Amino acid sequence: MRLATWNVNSVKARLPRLLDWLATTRPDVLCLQETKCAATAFPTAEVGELGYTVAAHGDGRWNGVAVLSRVGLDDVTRGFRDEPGFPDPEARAVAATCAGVRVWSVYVPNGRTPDSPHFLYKLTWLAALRDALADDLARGPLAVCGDFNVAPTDADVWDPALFVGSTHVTPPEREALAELRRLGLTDVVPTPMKGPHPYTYWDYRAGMFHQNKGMRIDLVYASGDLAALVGGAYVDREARKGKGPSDHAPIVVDLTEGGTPPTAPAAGP
DNA sequence: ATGGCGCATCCAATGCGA
Repeated sequence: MRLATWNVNSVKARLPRLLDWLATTRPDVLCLQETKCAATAFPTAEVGELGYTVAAHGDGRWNGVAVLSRVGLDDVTRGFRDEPGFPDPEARAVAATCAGVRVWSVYVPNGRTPDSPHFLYKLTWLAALRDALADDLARGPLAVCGDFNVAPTDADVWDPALFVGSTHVTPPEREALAELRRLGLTDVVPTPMKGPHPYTYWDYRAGMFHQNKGMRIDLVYASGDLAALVGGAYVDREARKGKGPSDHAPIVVDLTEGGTPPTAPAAGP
């Protein structure tokens, strides 16, 4: 199975690039974040022509997540039990079972600044997500994919000194990720296609991408049984190039079938 | 080459992103 995740920063604005990418990369399952459209406005027919069915969760202007699959899409859930809101729950999580794998697409709240109420919302949301995942993990192989808005380590930001006092790098945020890993989830770290750091996000401004000043904030957390099947994973930074990209690049994870360990790990397209 | 914010919205000034 080829599993991927991508914060597209508006699925409508990104539709031509999304369709090209789907046709080229052919993931079996794709998690999307920041679709920025209502579920009813999702371009279901367009991706359907490429063989994908859609589970979309959207509330309009902001947020919005989806799971696209061409290997089945069962038991779709939007949001989760006791999901916090700001103040009302937002469209930040959708899950579906695809070919026996429980797949979550999540868009973790940004947090804005550490002294903002939105920061507490972020931590509360992550804690509630952990509880919801604990229930799902008992049922079989699971992958949580998405924009976590947390850089797990200092190596995951281009200049740690500049991030002191900012969100995405604070101990409480990193502890919230550690709590997810303590459930038995493994951080599937992708191979960068260039440079030593598997960054997944580069700000649009000031030439950050071409200077490779990025952050690794999009993550794939896989249950142990699933993580053992990972044959390769990479950041598709090609998708960040050119005219009209998202500010995030997709992560692509290849899983071997049938429970046999990978023999020749390979990264890249 | 990888190129210097972009997206959505009561349409234009603002909220949001990290």
